[in-house]
Amino acid sequence: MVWAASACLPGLDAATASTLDRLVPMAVPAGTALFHPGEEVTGFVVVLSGRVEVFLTGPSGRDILLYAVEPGQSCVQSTLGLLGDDCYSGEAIAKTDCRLVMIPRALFLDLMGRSAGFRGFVFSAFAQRMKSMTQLIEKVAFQRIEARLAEALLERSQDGTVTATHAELAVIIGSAREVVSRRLDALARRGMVRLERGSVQIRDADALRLLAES
Amino acid sequence: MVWAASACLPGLDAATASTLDRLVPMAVPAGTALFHPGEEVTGFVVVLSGRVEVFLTGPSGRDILLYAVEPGQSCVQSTLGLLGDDCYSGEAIAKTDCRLVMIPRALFLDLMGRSAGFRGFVFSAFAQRMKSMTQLIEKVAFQRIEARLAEALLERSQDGTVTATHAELAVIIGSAREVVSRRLDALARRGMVRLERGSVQIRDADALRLLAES
DNA sequence: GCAGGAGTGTGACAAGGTCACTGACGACTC
DNA sequence: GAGTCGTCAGTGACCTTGTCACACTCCTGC
Repeated sequence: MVWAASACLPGLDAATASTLDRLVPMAVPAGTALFHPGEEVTGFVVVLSGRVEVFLTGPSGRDILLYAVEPGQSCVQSTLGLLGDDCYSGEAIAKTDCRLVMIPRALFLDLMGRSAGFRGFVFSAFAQRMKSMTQLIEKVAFQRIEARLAEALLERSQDGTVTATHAELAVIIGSAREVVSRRLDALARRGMVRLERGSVQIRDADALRLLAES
Repeated sequence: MVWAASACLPGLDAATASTLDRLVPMAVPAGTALFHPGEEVTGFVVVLSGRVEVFLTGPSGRDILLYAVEPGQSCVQSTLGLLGDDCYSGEAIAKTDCRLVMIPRALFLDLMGRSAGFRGFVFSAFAQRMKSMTQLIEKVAFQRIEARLAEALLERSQDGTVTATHAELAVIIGSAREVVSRRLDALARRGMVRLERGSVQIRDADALRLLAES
């Protein structure tokens, strides 16, 4: 499937849209690391299709999922380098095959000056990330593991099944694999889920929802 | 002391600067709560003097310091409401007497379209916050309390003294008062600090620096 | 002097993170 | 088919951190 860049950014004026459509999207296979910590970034990146996940890695090697970038969203962190003097501190990995456009720095600044629609897009991208990061801080600082796990399971389930290893779930909620194993075991004992190698079947979504909120 | 708004925002063109200087700053006494969770925000707020601290409160009543806003910086969170449809999720409190300007929504959007300098200011404000929030996530998720405490002490010390109660330090590092008391006690036993009611004397800054990095 | 509040100390316990190790499953080679 | 290797999951021991309950010590204002 081929996306025009502008198709992902509704509300753009025609001139801006056609400028963006002249950019050549990149195809990126699943598993590719897009940025590494400390790397310099040279443009504003928009995801056209696929899913990019951005992780933070602790000194102990433990990871936590900072946020996911879906079609029409920007990998905002990559933009920080364009604006401040900061460098990238997360690691971005293509979770699925992706198509991206990179808007070079000069064009980005130019569009920011010329197009109110483009500004709106960039701003709401910032606002969205800011909000989700604030929520992440809230979760990590205050929520119990059980609640975060239940939430992650509900969020990632498709037809009642979550396809992920315990280690992957641990990264998503920012915990350790062993802890996830034990919690899942406890949930299974209470009949809320059924465990299989590499996946989790959800048996009682309502109970999980209750847990996620507490 | 009276600040012109534009004096805090270097690099502005003359027209923008004079527009901003026409805004009337607000004086806010120490201790005032500027925003509450869920409140709607109507403008872009810039701190001219003083210090505003933004907290997140957990369901258990525990607080954590999200970030501090110092002169020339913006309370970016307050802007999210202007851009997305989100409402405010933190609580902002004037730590000292403050002077603020609030740039109304319409003027803000107008300036964003007209002034590259203003855009630069807004963007670097975003970038700065984004970076500091990323670092906060890293700390909360991965760092030991001891390291966070050491860092907080070094950061807040003036002439080798930190004027803060254990409860205040706990909020700064996002932990519980009792934990801070015990850690401080351990540091005191090792000769790195000396404890007094309401303050901490730093005795061995180098050792603390070592702890903060580990 | 003493009542009350703020700041601090402490013990007991629960939750979560770390380490070391085991077993179970699947794919691949020989 | 047996052996090998890597990924995934389970488990016990132990440490750190968070929570709860309560006692103690200053300081301040009557």
